[in-house]
Amino acid sequence: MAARPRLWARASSAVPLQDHMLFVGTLLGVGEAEVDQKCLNVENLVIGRGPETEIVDKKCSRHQVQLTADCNKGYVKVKQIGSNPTSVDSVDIGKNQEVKLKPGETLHMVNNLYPYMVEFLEGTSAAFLKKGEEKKSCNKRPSESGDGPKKCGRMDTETSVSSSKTSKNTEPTTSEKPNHVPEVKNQGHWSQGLKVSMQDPTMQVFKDDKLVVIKDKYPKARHHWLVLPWESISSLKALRVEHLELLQHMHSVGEKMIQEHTKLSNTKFRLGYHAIPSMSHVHLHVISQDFDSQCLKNKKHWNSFTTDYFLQSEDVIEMVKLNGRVTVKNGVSELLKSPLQCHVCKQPQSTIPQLKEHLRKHWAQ
DNA sequence: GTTCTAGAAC
DNA sequence: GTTCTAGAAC
Repeated sequence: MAARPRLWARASSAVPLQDHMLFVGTLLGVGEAEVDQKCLNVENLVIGRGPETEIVDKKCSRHQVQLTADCNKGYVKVKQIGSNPTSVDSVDIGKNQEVKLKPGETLHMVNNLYPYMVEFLEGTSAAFLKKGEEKKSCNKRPSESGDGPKKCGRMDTETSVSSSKTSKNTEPTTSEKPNHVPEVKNQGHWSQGLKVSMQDPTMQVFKDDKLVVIKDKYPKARHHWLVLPWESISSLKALRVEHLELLQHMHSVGEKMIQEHTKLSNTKFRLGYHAIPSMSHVHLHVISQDFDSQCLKNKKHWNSFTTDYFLQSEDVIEMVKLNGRVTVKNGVSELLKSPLQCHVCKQPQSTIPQLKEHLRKHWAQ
């Protein structure tokens, strides 16, 4: 094991690196000759049952998954090679199929066992796969006893950094931190920014034991809030029936925000989710329909809030009720390229500046 | 997600 | 010439 800690230490001395981490990306400034071939294959790392993972379960193939890190895009492509199911956020990949594993999502190597998460190191081209904890009986939802947010035995950053059973080479860790969910440090990639913002008291405009509301850092309208659950839910894909109550609560808190901030006005709002959000961690947009904002700059911004790319909160809740999960239509990303059109009068607009000028007409009404 | 900028569109 | 978009880089 000696070679790996030495390598990791050079990757970033700021992060307490330890056993049970597998390197997946390309490292700047470290010669490949120094690299332990068992844990690193720059482009295609194939792992499964074996010493790297310490998995001995025969259900897991020696070549269970093939991993390819894309550090710029912030995900690791996971291809299931073995016959038994590998899953990402409880969705089976399928033999010879490939899915993206993003930070915050959990990869189960086989049969919903042997969890891993990916972490990127900022400023490097390095991605690490970190071993998680097996599922505990701990409920996913925070305690109902009303004594505030609690961390349960899930694999979030704090857990993964501080709780390795066999950790021997770690520097003093930060395990004595407040009992908050989820603790976020060294998330690295920009797509993890919401997890940092939601923890920042200066960003929070409301919170209770289930969720927090923050102002969007780059609001696309006069009023634009994000409602985020404390529970680490990476995306819509991970939503299940057990989240229904939470989704409804998020919706009603969103409505409360609207009431409280627009008491005397008849400002229109919509509450909903982006079909394929750029940022990790489920977040409900609560946005006024004036779209009067300098941060609204391009077609993608516009279409993400005014086409069916924007999934209404009620529809998402209904979908989870009926189907037990949220499905997003194939090709929904194409909607972001739709021709510009006023969301009020449907009049086509040729450019963003023209659209923004046109929108002024509707403000007075 | 944003920023930057080359080059398309005007 | 300027405006605007879209894709790469972060």
